Amino acid sequence: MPQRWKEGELVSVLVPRPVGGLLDYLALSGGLEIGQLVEVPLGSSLEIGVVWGSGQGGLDPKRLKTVARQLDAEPMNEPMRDFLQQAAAYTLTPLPLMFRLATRAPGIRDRRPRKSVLQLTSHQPVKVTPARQRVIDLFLQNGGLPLSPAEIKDQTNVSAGVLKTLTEVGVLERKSIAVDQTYPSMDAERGGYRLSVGQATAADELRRRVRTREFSAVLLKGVTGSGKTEVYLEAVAATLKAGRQVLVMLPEIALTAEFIGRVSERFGAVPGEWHSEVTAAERRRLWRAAGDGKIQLVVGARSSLFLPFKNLGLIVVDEEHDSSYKQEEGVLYNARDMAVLRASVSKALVVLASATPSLESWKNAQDGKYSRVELPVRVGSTEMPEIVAIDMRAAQLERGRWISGALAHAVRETLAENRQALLFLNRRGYAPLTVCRSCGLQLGCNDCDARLVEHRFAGRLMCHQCGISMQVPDVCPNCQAQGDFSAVGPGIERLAQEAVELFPSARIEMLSSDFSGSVAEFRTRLETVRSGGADVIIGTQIIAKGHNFPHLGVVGVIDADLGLHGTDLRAAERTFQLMTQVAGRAGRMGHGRRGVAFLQTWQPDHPVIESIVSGNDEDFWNAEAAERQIAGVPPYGRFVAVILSGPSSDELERTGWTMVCAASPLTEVGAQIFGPAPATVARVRGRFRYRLLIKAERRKPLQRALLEWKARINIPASVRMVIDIDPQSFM
DNA sequence: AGCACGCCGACT
DNA sequence: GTCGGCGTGCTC
Repeated sequence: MPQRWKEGELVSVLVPRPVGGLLDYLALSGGLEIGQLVEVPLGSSLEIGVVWGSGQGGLDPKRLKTVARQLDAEPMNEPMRDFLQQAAAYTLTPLPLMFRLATRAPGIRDRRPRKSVLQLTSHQPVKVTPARQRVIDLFLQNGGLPLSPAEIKDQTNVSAGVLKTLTEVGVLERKSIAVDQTYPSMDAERGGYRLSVGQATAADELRRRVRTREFSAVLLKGVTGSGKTEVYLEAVAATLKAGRQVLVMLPEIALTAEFIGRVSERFGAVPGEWHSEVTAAERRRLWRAAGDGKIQLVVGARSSLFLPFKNLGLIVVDEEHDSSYKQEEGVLYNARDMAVLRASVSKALVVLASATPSLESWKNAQDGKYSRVELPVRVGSTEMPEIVAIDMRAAQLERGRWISGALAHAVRETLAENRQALLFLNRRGYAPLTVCRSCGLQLGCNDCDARLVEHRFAGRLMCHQCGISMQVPDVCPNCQAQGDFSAVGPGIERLAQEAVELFPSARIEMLSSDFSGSVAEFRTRLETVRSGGADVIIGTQIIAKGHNFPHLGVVGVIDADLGLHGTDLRAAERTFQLMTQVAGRAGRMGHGRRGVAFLQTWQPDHPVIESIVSGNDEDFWNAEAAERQIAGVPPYGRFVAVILSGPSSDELERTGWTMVCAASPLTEVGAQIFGPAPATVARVRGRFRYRLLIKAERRKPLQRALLEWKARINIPASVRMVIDIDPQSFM
């Protein structure tokens, strides 16, 4: 295929609109090259586009339009084009929507901002006056670098006339330079951390792979505190030395601050940061710099995968098991899988790091698709915490109490030794359920199929599905009883209340995603808590995600069974991961004694609880893998969910059945179809949801069949359909 | 996805 | 008589 087109030749342009997609245009004067970002007339407006190849032809020549202009941006390179194409094919997303993700940065249609500056030439002036001399001296002092007219006038107190003359006689020349500040350069040669023998071996393995400049994937498995970060920072250093770019992905924005601090310390410069909280100006600058190859290291959320890196050599997916890597709205993709894809098209190394890998990655490592690099022990003198199950059947707690005597005792002991205690409960708010004592009504959201959660500190009821909140009603909406509501079950607010009673002299802090302040305020608060500004920390899963609490002696998991009784296929895996991560937060007690993690459970002999307590995680993965293999479910089979949503539940069900009837392409490749059935959360924001589940043994034939099926069905205008390849939840 | 065109209710 | 509601249909 040609890579360049002359004026008047037909090119096909990809635009970020779901209908249309590739459209033919005439090349403009000056020609076009493949990957060139352009602006094209589309309908009544101008739209961004990328030159994708030769025009297909076949359209009435009278209707052809000419490309409006080239954008002032680096052309999209081949790896990036391949990535978008393959990601679109994998997720069954129309390519234009994928392209849209890649152009979601502010100001990319604008010119790179520039400013006019003056620079000294080698010519000597005709006549040196004092004012002229001052100007020349300033340039010499400045090492001959360009200066803006305003700066010169400011520093030398000369008039604009002097500068004008100097420019006319050729002593100075006018230049235009980019306004955007360049990113500080990372010093890859700077001394790294002192690594343990195990870490050094792991780092060597990663460095070796970086140097091959070939694609490879590594599962970096290391227990909490084993120094995974130090190890992969060595791979980062090697990549920087090789002159290639690095992307480090983190699952949670709140983790970036701490990580950026570590990077700055290691490489002497602040890396680029990419996530929803970054300002528009900064995103614009970073997007450009990624494409120009002028930024070496980016730390970002999942959307950073769509940055136009010029020469990507390494992607790190930290906490790779984290469910927030799955994008659940709009284009549905798993950033962990897409990172592997992006690395493969870029001939780069991808490192998936976790203490508790996803079963998918664990299996890929077992199958030899990924290499496995392990860090089995903690660095320094800290051992892994002891993990103890507390049998709640024996604890005999009174109603409305959630902290067992054994746990309370351990917390007191920890406090006495000036260490911190962490109580973990994965439930925001005061109580998950509010019922009317007179008629038994459970307060629920009007627009969603969800219960209202009381947030007592805020004095409101909240729907955790749509976020709507309301005043606690005075009377029951069903039986009109006066204020006879009862809170059922614990949330962290209620737990905090109990903790205040049990540990009256302790400073108690709550950390959850309900925190009302800004991200920056949350960081400050977290930092205060981390450095010892609280004795008892009460938190939801936000604290399980990679935050380090150096003063932590004891961890108490209030309800270790919470995730177990779900019907979800990943319930066991999630519980195992979360419990192991939370337990791993425990550092050590006073006098160098091991830290302890307590799991309060009603089923201490449940295999998941047993494998967490025994600390033998391979047992868990082997058992879980065997079970899923027998059931033929992921990662040993493929699931695809089809979600239909719309205002009429009847119409959704009808549409669902029509789709089932047209499913012969799927059954021909051996896939099974379940449903249609109302989704677990059957109503969100007033819209009903139905789902179909497709189960197949292998992915490749299924993908083709899905496309054929999709082309065959007609969806009513009021029904929205999304296809979720590898859904996280299956109900 | 946008954006225009188009065909029916409450206002100057 | 018009302003504007959002239904459907097209975009090289």
